[in-house]
Amino acid sequence: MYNILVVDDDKEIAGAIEIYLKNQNYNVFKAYDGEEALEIFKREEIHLVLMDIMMPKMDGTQATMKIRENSSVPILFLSAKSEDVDKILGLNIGADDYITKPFNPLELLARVNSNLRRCTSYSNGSALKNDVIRIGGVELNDLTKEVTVDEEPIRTPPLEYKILFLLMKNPNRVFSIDEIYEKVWQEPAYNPDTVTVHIRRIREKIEINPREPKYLKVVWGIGYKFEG
Amino acid sequence: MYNILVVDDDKEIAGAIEIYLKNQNYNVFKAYDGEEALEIFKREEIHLVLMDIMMPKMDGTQATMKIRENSSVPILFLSAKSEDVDKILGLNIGADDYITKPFNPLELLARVNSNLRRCTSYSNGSALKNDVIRIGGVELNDLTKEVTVDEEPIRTPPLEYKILFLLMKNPNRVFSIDEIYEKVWQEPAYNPDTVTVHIRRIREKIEINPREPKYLKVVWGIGYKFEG
DNA sequence: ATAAATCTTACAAATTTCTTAAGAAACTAG
DNA sequence: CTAGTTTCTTAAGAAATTTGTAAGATTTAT
Repeated sequence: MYNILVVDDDKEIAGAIEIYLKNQNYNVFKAYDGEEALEIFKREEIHLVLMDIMMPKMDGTQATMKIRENSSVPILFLSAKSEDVDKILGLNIGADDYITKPFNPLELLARVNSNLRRCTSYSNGSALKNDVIRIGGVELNDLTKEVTVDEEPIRTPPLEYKILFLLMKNPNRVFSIDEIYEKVWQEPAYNPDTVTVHIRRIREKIEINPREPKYLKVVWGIGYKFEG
Repeated sequence: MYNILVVDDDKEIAGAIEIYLKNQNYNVFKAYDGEEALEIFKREEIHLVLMDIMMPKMDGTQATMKIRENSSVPILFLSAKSEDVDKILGLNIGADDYITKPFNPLELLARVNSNLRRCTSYSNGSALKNDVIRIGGVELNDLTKEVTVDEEPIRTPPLEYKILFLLMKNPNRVFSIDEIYEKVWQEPAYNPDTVTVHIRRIREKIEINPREPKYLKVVWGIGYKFEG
């Protein structure tokens, strides 16, 4: 979940942008001038800034320079003036992109996505949050296929991994044995014992006491669930 | 001095862009379709790509995807179609920016500058930081294609290098054998043994004990990853 | 108490990866 | 162009890991 800071003195526009972004599951913070923007920026962990140029108190270019003093967060400019001079000015003070008003919501979203992606997916090293599921002490990373229990890595063969992934991705939802078989083996359920044994093996690895599971619980007569 | 690859089947436009860029002291390579672009991209050290969407043979989106398989070079799209669908498509396949034709030369230059600056602002003169990957004692320099282990240079033939590059550029991410084959050989996976043997050879060079790899680890039933 | 469901264990089978080596192909230098 | 070197592919047996099965033990619901 990304946090986006929208800076615009026109509350109507800011509100509209907020709606578009929230629809796409972004978290939105709003500021109505540059000073307010800086305050929020200090306080919150902002992943991207949408910045209007014309504003009272401190305008967009000033605010951008301030932010740039100690952050390389992507900053996208918004402006009613569509002159190219502005564009170049904007891009040279450390802005990452530029959108002219009136803008098309789809284009706005596309540029936001693009700039966010650039700063995350190509930055090698840490996995994106989307690929990591953590429930209690159990953490599953779908990029590295690594599972840790209380920060200790455990070995998870393909089938065990797939079962764990299925259950952890839908915490608390109960899956019948047949359902697990079909989803993991990708063929009609055949031998329920197989699933049972795998469940046992997973428990051996993630539970302190496999006989009294804390995470991977049975729901009698129905199936299994990962409790979280 | 930056190398910019201009891909456009309209020679007039490509020529015009070339003039603008050369005026700004950029080095320009021109390609007239996607395939040609890929060839040049492989051969030369390209710092930024200006890519037309509509082209014969291989279009811009296809070429972009190919390039994205093993490079995060900035790619800016050019297009005569100003429909938003195109924009989003472009930005979601790994493009960094989008310019609609007819474009204003100044805007083009501004966007080129902006995208270059973002990716190279830490350049120290010789090798750009982006081109050097270091994980543990293993350092890979993509400019010189040199690899050192604990500061000792090792020999890395083309395929070994490409595999190592792929894995080191995405540390911890697991790649299946087929995936490695497709990305490195650029053709559908054929003989998995080939990959296996190359992995063995790389291990022989970078690992103290190839039988208990510290870096290049297997994830049973899934694939290989470079741990870092 | 009884039947049904789940758990546990151990071992055999299947799969995946490792290692080695030999010949083919590609490249380099003379 | 040729000889020599390096790199790549293929193959096959060995080693390691994972998966399936089955049988008996235990737990739960009625």
